[in-house]
Amino acid sequence: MPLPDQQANGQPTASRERAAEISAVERDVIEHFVEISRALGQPRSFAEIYGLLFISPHPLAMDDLCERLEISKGSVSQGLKFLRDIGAVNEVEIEEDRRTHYEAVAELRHLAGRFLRDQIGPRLAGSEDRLKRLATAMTTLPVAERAHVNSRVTMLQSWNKNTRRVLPLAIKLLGE
Amino acid sequence: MPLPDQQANGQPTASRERAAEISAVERDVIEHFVEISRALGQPRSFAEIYGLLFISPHPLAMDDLCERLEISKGSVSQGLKFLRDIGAVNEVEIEEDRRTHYEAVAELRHLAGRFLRDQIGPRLAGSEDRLKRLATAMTTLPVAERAHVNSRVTMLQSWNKNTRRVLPLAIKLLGE
DNA sequence: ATAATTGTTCATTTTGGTTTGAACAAACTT
DNA sequence: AAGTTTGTTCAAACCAAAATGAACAATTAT
Repeated sequence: MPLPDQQANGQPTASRERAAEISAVERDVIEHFVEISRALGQPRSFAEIYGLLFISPHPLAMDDLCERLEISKGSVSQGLKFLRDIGAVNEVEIEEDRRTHYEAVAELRHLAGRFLRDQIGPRLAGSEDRLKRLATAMTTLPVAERAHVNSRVTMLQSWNKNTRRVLPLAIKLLGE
Repeated sequence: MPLPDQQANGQPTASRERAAEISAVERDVIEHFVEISRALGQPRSFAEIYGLLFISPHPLAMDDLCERLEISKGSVSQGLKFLRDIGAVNEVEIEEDRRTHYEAVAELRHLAGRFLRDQIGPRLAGSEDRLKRLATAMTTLPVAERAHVNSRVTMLQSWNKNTRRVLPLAIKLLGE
C-alpha cells in the first residue's frame, strides 16, 4: 500500500484516489443501456461501460470503469474494444495522464448505422446465401412437394429483401 | 413395444408410424428461422418448431414435432404456447385424430406486429417509466452536474420517442 | 537496467437461460 | 371403473456465452 490519497496535489505520478461509487442517477442510466443491449443480444458489461461513459461529464480510463462498475480489467478491455470497433466510443488524450481515456459517442445515427452495418448486415448476407442454396436444392424435390416448398421459400426471400430495404431507412428515421 | 407399424390401415386407434427424419431442405429452412430468432433473443427450440411448421405442407401434432426435431415434449409444449400467444401458429382440428395439430401463420405482417406489441412494446413502456423517474431524480443533483446529465437524459427520451414512432412504421413496410 | 504502469489475451470459472424428464391433470376409450 | 392418450408444469441438469484473473507484451518512470 503506497502513499495515502493526496488529492489535487501537483505531483504528476502521485497515487490516484479511489473512484467514487455509482450514484442513483448513473445506476438508472446504465440500466437503461443494459436493457437496450439485451434486446440487441449484446453482453451486459458492454452496455454498462457505454452507459457510464454516456452519463459521465468527463472521459474515463479503464481503471475508473473497473472500479466504478466493479467488473474485471479483462471485461473492460474487451468491452472497450467492441465499442471502439463499432464507433460507440472515442479515445481521448488527457494531459499529465498516461492512460487513454474514453468518451461516449452520443450520435444515435452513427451508433445505429455502424451497428447495423457490422452486426446485422453480415447476417442478412448469410441469410441471402442460404436462401439461394435453398432455391437450388429445392429443384431436386418430388413434384408433389415442390409447389408448397417453393411458395414458402419465395416468401422467405421476399422477407429478406424487404428487411434489407427497410432497416437502413428505419435507422435514418431514428436519428431524427 | 406394441404393434409393429401398419401404415395406411383403416383402424382409427392403430399405432402411429414413426415420423420421418428431417430432410435437407427442411434443415435449411429451420436453420433460417433459428438465426432470425437468435437475433431476436428467442430460444432455439421455438424457432425450430416454427420453422418445421412453416415448411410442412400439412399441420403437425406435438408428437411429430418431438420426434422430427428430437426435442422433448416439455420444450415443444412451451414453444407452442409461446407461438400461440404471439399468434405465430394456429390450432387445426384434424378428423379422426384426437390430437390438436398446428400450422404456421405465414403472414409477416401479423407475426411481426404481434411480436412488436407483446415483446417490444412492454419494454419500451418500461423504459419510458424509468426515464420519467430519472428526470425527477435529476433535480436533486448539484447544479454543476445537472446541466450535463439533463442534456443526456433528454437525448435518451428523444431516442425512445423516435423508436416508438419508427418501429410500427418499419413493421408495416416489412409486410409489403 | 530495474521497476512500475497500462493494456491485451486467453484458459478457466461462473452464470443465466434453455432443455429435459418426471409428476401431474384432463379428456377419452374400453 | 381402470387404463390409455394428450398435454402442461416445474425442479433439476445442462450448456453456451460472459466474466474473471493470471500471464504476458509494451511503454514509461526511476
